Amino acid sequence: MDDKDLMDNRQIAAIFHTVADILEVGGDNKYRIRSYRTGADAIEDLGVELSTILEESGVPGLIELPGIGKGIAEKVEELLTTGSCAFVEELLGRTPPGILDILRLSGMGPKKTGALYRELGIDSIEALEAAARVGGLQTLAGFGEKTEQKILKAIKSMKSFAGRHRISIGRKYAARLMQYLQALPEVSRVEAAGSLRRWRENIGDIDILAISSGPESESEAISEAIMAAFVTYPGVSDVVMKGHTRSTVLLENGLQVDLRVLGSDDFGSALQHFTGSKAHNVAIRERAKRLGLKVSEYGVFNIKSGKRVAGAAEADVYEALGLSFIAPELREDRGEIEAAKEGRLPELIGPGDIRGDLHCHTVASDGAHTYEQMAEAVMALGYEYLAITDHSRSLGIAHGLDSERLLKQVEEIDSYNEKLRKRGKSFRLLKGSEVDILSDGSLDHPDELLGRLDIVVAAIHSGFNMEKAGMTARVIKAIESGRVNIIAHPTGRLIGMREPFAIDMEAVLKAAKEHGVAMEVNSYPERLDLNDVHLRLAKELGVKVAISTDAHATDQFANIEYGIHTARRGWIEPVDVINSLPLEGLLEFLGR
DNA sequence: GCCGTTTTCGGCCCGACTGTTTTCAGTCG
Repeated sequence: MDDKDLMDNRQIAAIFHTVADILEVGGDNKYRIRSYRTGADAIEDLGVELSTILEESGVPGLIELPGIGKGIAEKVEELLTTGSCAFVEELLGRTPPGILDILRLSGMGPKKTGALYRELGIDSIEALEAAARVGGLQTLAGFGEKTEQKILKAIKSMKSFAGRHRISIGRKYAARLMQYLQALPEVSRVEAAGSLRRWRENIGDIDILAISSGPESESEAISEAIMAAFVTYPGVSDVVMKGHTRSTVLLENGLQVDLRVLGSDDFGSALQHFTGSKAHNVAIRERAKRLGLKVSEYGVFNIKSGKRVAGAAEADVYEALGLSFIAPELREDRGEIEAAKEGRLPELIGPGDIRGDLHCHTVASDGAHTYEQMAEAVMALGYEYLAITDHSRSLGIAHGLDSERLLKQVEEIDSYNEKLRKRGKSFRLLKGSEVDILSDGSLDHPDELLGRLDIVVAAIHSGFNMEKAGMTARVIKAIESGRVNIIAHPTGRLIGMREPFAIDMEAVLKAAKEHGVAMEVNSYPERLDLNDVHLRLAKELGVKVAISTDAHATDQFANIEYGIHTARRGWIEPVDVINSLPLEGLLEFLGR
């Protein structure tokens, strides 16, 4: 069977999400719906293609996956072998697609969406808007004037703002708002929670937790004061809802912000609850229930006695459930609870473990600063080394270096290092290149020149539209060249702007393992490439990774935090990361 | 539809807020 004709995991997951949506509007069993959603999420989080698993281990192999049982496994098999699935086709056949658009409107759930369709025949956003404009929805039970206005507002909001935001945008807006809240006398502490704290690559909204100060007896008045300040924050364009402990606003750029206010006694359980993910919390609470406990944002309680057994500190919540502390980046229900139970959680990589950066650019190609300036910037960060890796000749748009210019740079860096040495500095600038992998898999610099460098980073910057098998072979050829140390931004994606190119990541990772080549985590917030799922697979296969910034200016070295937290989401430990090695160890890995 | 240190059958997280409701259903996170 030809690989390129098979559905990939993302397509299959999307189908099961749609199945869940349709069943929900149809009023199906909510646990059956949940199973489809859980299964779809599990498939999205899978590093290995379902087609590979099916080929190697058949349907029983699929059933072994968490969240996948007999029902979903058989549908996956049908989708992969025939390209469609009778059950799915039947559901799609009796559901106008516009209904699913209505379901996605803020404030619209399956019940209301279903009622609109069954009672009024409304099956598209356009029909809904037209009916709401003339008061045509109020004939339905449960639909009043306010509901109608809310629907019109949701449609307007959907039209102007689409989807999720990159995490860097979220962090910027969150920082300002948190500063504003922290300055309030009623607030003793502010924390970012939700997907921001878990460092997801994009976020749906900003979740902020504020701990109120002052006596318990006045907590309600204090909360109200905080909420009043929150909804009048200068950047707020709309108040979605406002209560004592929870309020939601929209900022002018469409970003939604949820604020929760609690007392300091509840801090740990509140932070745990609002950090999520939802799937993690559901799994945590199911475990608690089996242990005779109940977990909410107000603490961990013994169900029988009603006594509170934990809640002030986040670690206590996990401890009460017999679990070691789970880092926020791991809380996605991807096996972290099981690992915490068995004491085999990873010792995650952290900012203090990074000793150098292995990918950056200077004015020689498309950077903004000289190699001296770049070196000084990372010395200020306490790094021990930095690799200068300007582009190669073929990347004309970035003023890529030909052999002659690279050779000249090599000599300059040699003398720069010599100067440092004489000044008694142990810092070392590494001579490198970000060499293009050309369409045929060959490298854009001659072999002997690459051999003179300390480090070779190879990347694809052209021909993104190759089919999967060709692209995979192209990258593997570079890995097998014996000249390459790191594959940079291995899927080429730009989050929200350019899809990753088609590539068999498992095959690439296996080749990287075999040839001692590391895979990059590119720290640009728009890239984060490899992503968390691929990194987890890399770790399982024993592939080393390099967490690099690809900095084009001195201030971009700070982006390393995005790479580090993405690596943490991929369960990466210091031992997996080549730029956590001291210089000697790194040079040994590089074969120099 | 999935799952198992209470279970292969009988469960499946927990609470806040809103609107249209006289006591709660629907939605959200």
